[in-house]
Amino acid sequence: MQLTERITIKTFKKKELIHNADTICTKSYFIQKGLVRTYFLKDGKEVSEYFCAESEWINSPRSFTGQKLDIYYIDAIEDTDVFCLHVKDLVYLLENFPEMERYSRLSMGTVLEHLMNRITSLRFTTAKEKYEYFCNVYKEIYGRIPLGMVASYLGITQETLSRIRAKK
Amino acid sequence: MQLTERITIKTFKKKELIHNADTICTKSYFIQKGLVRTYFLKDGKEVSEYFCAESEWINSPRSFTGQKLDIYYIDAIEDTDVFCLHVKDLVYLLENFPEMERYSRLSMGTVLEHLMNRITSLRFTTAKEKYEYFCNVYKEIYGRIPLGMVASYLGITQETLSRIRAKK
DNA sequence: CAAAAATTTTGACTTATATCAAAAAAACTA
DNA sequence: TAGTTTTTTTGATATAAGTCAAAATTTTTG
Repeated sequence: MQLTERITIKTFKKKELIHNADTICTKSYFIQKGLVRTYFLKDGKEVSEYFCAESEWINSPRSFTGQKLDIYYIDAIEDTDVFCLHVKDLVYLLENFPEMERYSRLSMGTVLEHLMNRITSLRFTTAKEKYEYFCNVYKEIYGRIPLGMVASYLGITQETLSRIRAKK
Repeated sequence: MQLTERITIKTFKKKELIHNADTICTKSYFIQKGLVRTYFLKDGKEVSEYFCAESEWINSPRSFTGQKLDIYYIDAIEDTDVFCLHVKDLVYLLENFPEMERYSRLSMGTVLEHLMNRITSLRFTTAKEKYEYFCNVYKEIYGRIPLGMVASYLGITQETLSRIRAKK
């Protein structure tokens, strides 16, 4: 199997949906250029869950892994070019290349560590510290993300975030 | 290799340390009877990170996986009996039984899901809702955990938690 | 079982952040 | 580039939760 043959290229315009929560996520996207986020709806409002930029993989984790529906949408914050890998092809890789299984397990470890840090940040920090933590983790891209999206990611209001930023 | 030969049994008294943060975590513990928690120190105070009861595995995740130091201690909340699996023996299993690699990857998926839910809970809920979420997730054991530990797990103060509980 | 230690509750007060509303600024678009 | 839409900032007020202190209760231990 030629991996490159299985990979397709797509482009999305700013604000365009890459994945819709009313479908099962069958593809994982490698961002070649641009910026995307996952979000879900809470009380009719969009809550940002995660941001990804160049050279990162993104999908709707539980939907992609379990091939079931989940709440997350993925959209483009900027015009974005991606490579798409279909879940079937990933499964093929996992089944035929043992080192893929290991790679997959290890990269989950990285994600796990990221989530643990985020939990600590959410539990014990003020809004200001949350913002600083965010700038640190997403330092390459935080200037490219609209304020309201950052606020909902951090679980604080847009107004509070605006005030924090004003004091710098 | 006989797995049972590699497993040792240990017992810990209430409040006894199972794992000390100043050592590398070389064992994973399967709780046969009892209740344990991981915690770390913040400003000299213990902050509970995680609770585990009967039939669950516990270790200091980053320390065990990466064989490096990490901040977490593990202690017994009640008198506890455990089975110990040494990291060497786990590595042996992972290397010799491909299905172990898969099992490991899949159970990480479960942990990941748990962490995602916890993040959502931390971001958007009041102290009361956090407590209710906790009672739900830990319904088997929440009565056995001292209030102060629950509060630090939730990232709220003991006084607030006490007041919430009073209103029931 | 009594004394000591640890844990939980209650009270008074403070503070960080949310909420609601409107103005200002920036980004699109016809 | 003027007008419209979206995003960000600012202001006034409300509220959930924190802090500090002490009392009450529960658990442990000699």
